[in-house]
Amino acid sequence: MLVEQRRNRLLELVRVRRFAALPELAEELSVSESTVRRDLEQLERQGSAQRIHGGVLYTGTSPMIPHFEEAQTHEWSLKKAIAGKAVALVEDRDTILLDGGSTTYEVARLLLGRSLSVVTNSLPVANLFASDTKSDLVFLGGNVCPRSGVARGPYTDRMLSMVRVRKTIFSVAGINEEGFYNNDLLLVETERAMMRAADEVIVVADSTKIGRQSLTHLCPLKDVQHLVVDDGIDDDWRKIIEAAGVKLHVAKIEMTKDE
Amino acid sequence: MLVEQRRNRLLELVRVRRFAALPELAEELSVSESTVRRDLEQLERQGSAQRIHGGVLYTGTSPMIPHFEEAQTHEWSLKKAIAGKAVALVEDRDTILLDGGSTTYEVARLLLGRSLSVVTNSLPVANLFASDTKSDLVFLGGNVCPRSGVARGPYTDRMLSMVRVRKTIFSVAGINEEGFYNNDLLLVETERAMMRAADEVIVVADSTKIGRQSLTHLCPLKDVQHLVVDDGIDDDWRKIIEAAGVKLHVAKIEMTKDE
DNA sequence: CGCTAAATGACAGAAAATAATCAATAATTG
DNA sequence: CAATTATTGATTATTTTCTGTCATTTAGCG
Repeated sequence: MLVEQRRNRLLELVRVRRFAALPELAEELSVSESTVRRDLEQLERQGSAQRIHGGVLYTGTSPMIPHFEEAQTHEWSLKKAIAGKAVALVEDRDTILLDGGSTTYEVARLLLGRSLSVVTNSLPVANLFASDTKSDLVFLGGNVCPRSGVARGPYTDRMLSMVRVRKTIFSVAGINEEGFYNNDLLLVETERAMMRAADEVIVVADSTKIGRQSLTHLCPLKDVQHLVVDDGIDDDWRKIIEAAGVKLHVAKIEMTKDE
Repeated sequence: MLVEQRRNRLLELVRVRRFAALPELAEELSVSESTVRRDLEQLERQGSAQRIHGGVLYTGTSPMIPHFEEAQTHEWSLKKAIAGKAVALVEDRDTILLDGGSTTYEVARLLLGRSLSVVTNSLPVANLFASDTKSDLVFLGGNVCPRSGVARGPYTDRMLSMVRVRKTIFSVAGINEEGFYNNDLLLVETERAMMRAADEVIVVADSTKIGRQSLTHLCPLKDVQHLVVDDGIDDDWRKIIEAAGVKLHVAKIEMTKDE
């Protein structure tokens, strides 16, 4: 059997069952587990599946995530850890606003099943909450970016001026002494509106973003109340950020063994 | 927290996420992993969940596609035929507004890949177009109904007052001499706003809806320019509807083999 | 044909998850 | 109120799965 053919069949198998175990797949495709693993790695990079201990989960098309950038497996566990720390900042019955982005998506996943009022401009996030009976969902309309599935632009801003929330959670593309940065002009404008709509602003970002800047300046450090990062952040930056009045929440990552 | 309460919450968590990892659940319920395991054993015995290496899978009734249960196959081919007729009314580069509903969803599916500006308040429809690079997508924000995945309510109305489209396509729950009906109060209000935003209004409905009324009166017949139905409509109704100035488009249904 | 590069399968050590055990705590009952 | 039972969290031993490496096979190409 050809390689491509096998990969397609693998994806199909994973898609139909929502979960598949490794030995099962190896048997079915008549290849070794090693090969299945390698194939799955590809599927994971491509975003159609998520590997977990014991098998694979299908994550494809139903929530479209084909462009949550090349989520290196490593970065992914980073995001999960950060998300875990971030959800602790959310209380039951809160009204929260969630931005797009893969880290925010993880946060959203962990918030499922809690009693919340959720406002979002992200299609993938909205899909998560749409079937959750515990929470109310308000979608912020606007022009939907086909790449990220996020609504932004004047319509969104206008709608944001009509809502009030307790907490806004969003991710950024860069952080330095001057403040926070993002790489989409329209989105930055919308995120400013999001900040205005909230009592508290929570930024989630992995430590690789620190010290980097990006296309557009979003706001100075002091405008954000909470920043959740992984423990890759160094002490100098900690001081700078905390000196600006930002409350820092550091998520511990269990290191692999590259030290 | 009481035991029963925790168990319920656990099930709810597992249901709404399709997969949940053990540490994640333990953290969230503030109990040890041991306890979560024991609880999961119960859920497994009871049949609502399936434990796997690394976490749990929900196996109860599918929460994945809560939006319109795949209706009877018969009605479905009806909807497809109607949709086929309806898309003929849409020209390339049109700006169209699409409502929720299963028939409208079929229309949306057939419109994929064409150069259009699409405005919609339906999450399922938005998902279709979100990954379509050929068309622009504007999502109408608002309160999302968890049952249907449709945004409606004051936010939506407000946003609708800001857009103009060539054609609005929506479905209704009933049609009689007095006009059109739908069964959601908020939605009717939103649909009125949709009509105001459009040059032309196209209603799609199968013939079973004709002669029926429903909770709320939407508008008189004359406010709609096009009505697309299947050929189950009888001649009396054709006359009544056409007399009101509505252009009627009848989709021919090829009978399957139950005759 | 012979060479190179990719793909594959097998294996060993490392990591993760589970099951089983036990002490401590909370609830229940006579 | 004391005794019994159920529930819980920590710990350990065991099993399972994962990662990484290496030899072998297969496919592609000059």
